[in-house]
Amino acid sequence: MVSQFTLPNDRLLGQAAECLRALAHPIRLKILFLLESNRWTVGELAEACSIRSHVASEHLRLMQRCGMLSVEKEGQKTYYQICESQVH
Amino acid sequence: MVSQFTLPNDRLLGQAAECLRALAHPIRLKILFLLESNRWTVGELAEACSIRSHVASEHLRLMQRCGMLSVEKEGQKTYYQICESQVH
DNA sequence: TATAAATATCGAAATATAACGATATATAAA
DNA sequence: TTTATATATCGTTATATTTCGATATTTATA
Repeated sequence: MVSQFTLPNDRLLGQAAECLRALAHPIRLKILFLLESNRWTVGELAEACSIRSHVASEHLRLMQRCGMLSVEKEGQKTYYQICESQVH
Repeated sequence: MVSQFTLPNDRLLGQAAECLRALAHPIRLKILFLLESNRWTVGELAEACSIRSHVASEHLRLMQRCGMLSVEKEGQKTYYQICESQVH
């Protein structure tokens, strides 16, 4: 056997690249590590990463858009967590 | 035990993000798949990806810079291959 | 109801990445 | 030597991403 892989088609390559882009940022990577065991609020993540919460909010939206994170709203707080079905 | 991971420090997060960025492009991802079993020349990769060879050359340089690929020059040809020690 | 807190969204500015044509370099062949 | 081939590099332009301040929205509290 020469290769174990079938070359993915362009659509698949594009999708895979998009997921990788969602991870390819030091803050987003840190967020992913922080979320490893618990859900966190936007504000908690922002503080842990030393960024403004609206910036955290945008990173989180990006990660959510590609199915990596899921959200739970409780009162004023928004909790983000790793989307088990997609990621783990 | 609460978490299996120690949170990587900022330097490590930056390095990891750089590697991910090097992969987070459909062409570069395709190049990685093509290189899975053989080394290829710049021209061969360019043709397989339908891009100009100087564009391929830039993608390859990027992937090489973060230690993902290694190079062998033979005459006019430059062969790129996955850097086993780093990637596999 | 007015005010505060938490988060999200907006358009603009700053920065990074990608692709381009032109050109340079290095090797091989005529 | 001249010419062709393969690859790399350069400066510019185009495009995408990130951050920012301002503002909006939603929920809780005074």
